[in-house]
Amino acid sequence: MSNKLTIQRIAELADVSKATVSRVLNEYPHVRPEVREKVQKVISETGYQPNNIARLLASDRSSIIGLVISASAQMVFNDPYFPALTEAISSGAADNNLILSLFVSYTEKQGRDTLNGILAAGLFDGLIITADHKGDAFISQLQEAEIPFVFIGRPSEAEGINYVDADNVKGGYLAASHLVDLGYRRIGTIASDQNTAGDDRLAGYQSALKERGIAIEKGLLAFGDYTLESGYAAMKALIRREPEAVFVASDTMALGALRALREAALRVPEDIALVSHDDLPPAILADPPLTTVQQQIATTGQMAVEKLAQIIMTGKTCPAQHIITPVKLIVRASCGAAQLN
Amino acid sequence: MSNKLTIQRIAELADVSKATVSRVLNEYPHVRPEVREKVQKVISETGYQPNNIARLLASDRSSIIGLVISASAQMVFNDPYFPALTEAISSGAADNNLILSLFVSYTEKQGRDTLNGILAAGLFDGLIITADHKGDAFISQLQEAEIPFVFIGRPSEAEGINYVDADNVKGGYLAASHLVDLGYRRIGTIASDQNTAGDDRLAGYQSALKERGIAIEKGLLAFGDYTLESGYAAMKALIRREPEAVFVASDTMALGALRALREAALRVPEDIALVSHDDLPPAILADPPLTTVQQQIATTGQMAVEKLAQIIMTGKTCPAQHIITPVKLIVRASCGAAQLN
DNA sequence: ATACTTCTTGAAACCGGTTTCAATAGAGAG
DNA sequence: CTCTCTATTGAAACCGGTTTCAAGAAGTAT
Repeated sequence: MSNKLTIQRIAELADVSKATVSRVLNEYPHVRPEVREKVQKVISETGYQPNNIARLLASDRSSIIGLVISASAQMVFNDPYFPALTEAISSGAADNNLILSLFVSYTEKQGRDTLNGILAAGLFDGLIITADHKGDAFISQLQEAEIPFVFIGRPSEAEGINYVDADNVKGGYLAASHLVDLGYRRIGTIASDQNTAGDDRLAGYQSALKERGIAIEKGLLAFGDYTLESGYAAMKALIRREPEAVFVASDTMALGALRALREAALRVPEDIALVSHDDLPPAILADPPLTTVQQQIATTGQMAVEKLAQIIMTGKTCPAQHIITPVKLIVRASCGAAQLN
Repeated sequence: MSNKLTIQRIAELADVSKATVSRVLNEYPHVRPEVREKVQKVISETGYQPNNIARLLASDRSSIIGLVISASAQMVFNDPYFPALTEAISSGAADNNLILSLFVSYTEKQGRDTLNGILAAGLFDGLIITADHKGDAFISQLQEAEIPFVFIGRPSEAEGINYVDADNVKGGYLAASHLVDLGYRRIGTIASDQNTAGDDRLAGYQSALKERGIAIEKGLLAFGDYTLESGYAAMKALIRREPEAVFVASDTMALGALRALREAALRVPEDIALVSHDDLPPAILADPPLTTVQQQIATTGQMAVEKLAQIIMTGKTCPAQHIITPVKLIVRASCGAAQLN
């Protein structure tokens, strides 16, 4: 109890120098096997754990990464997306022996301030950035600080930036194609221009319709901001144009849309078919269960951590990489596929 | 760019010693006002930020706290409780100039391992612990490590332990009393014995019934584990005993209960009234919107951080404190109050 | 046997702060 | 005017590691 375990103490016990103990700890070569063993024996007998702080000060490496979430309180609270992502990153960090610190900010300005603080602290080996907006405001700051970072969700200026993102274009494409295949022609969408995910899903939807020779009607396009309320409002607006089917760019907005349809006494899928995006837990619990495009949030989080770990290890010499995680259509009741069989 | 800003550099620029700069930085007394000002001027002109790591090594303080969440994947993913709490703690940490690190583990054993790693790292000034189980397994470990810690949710062995918890007994009491007041007599409950919150809510429910002279029927008591599925199963079992009303110990289980009732073609509140607990976002979105006991998760999180910050600052000399946050009944449609007016 | 490498190892410098301790200066007391 | 006491300050030790550098040992080629 009295004698704190330091590298010095271990060195004395093993009858070698601090330097040698350090070499053993860090698995450096040029230590005779028998010496290495002797030191390791002392270490395991004493249960010695090197002091991370001292190690960090000397080596300029903390093994701590930061996760910066910049999104409206609405999103952080009410949408399972960020919780699921956070959880995935947390587990990815643990797998990579990294400590994860969490920063949540509700506005872009607040996010920049947070980032300033983080960068000034100089504590972090790298950062994972995710936002419900396009996130570009952060990039110059990050680049100046020369800190390794990975975005989750493509920022709109993605040149030379590492990011991990779902294949959103394909997501929109799959959803719209599915509706076309089911025979619907007046296919609307509730999109979002808040972030590139929304842009991409919309683009995918449009390309699917074009490919099938279906004209794109301006009136069948409405926008939301990923909140349930915005989905509700957007669907209310769309109802007047009498679409046969709607692709909603997120499950949460789809829940809002369902509410609007219920109020209008329209049945899903009999009167209007719905396909949404994300496949978060509420999708399967909705009434009717939502046909939706599944994105692999857990994979996305894991890959972001791994990419970041890699950049940290190798130094940022490697060229920026864009990692796209696959999506897949999950057919449930809301699209009417069951009826048509 | 070339000359890194260190305390040494600032000392040179201000023509004082490192020690004096350090005193200014830490707001120690015994620095002449004009010297203090001179140093501060240099600091603000250069934008100098002290290196946290070095500071930590020297002062044995990191300003980093850890949040340890030990709960089933089910809970972490599907229940908004932990996300809301995490978010509150994150913001509380920011307010107190603390950096928050996040650790999620899914089983009690995993939680202990995580804790071991955390304690070995010696990086953290304090910990906040929360679990969907009783959490006692962690306590001896924490006490041995002599690290400041605060529980969120009372552990069952709470002697001498700092914790913050909602007034769960009162929550159960309010819910049951409300149902009694509305004229119901066969009042069931879906409780949980997974953690003390469940125990307390059940106790509150029972005391309310006793107080009103209503016999407690064993058959009207079912248990769940806070998941939607368990609420569904529990309600299926209860239906056979034909309760007039049910107090469900969490919103998420209430959603499952609603599903069971819908399948059984029982209307809420006409055939069975429901009151739940927590007032998380899904409560108001449910159909019908849930009458529920609101607990102040944000306050709970904030207070936990503040208490922890206080322990860290003062040293753990102060006696353990039990902080109970208030709860309040939110009346919506599921209890049938509207009908009876 | 000698000179030249290569492998091991320890001493000491270093990372960038905080804190102790002693020295100095200035204020107040006698 | 001298003596004490206190406020202010800087020098140096320290926190616990990593890393550089030089030296000694061992191995190899000539």
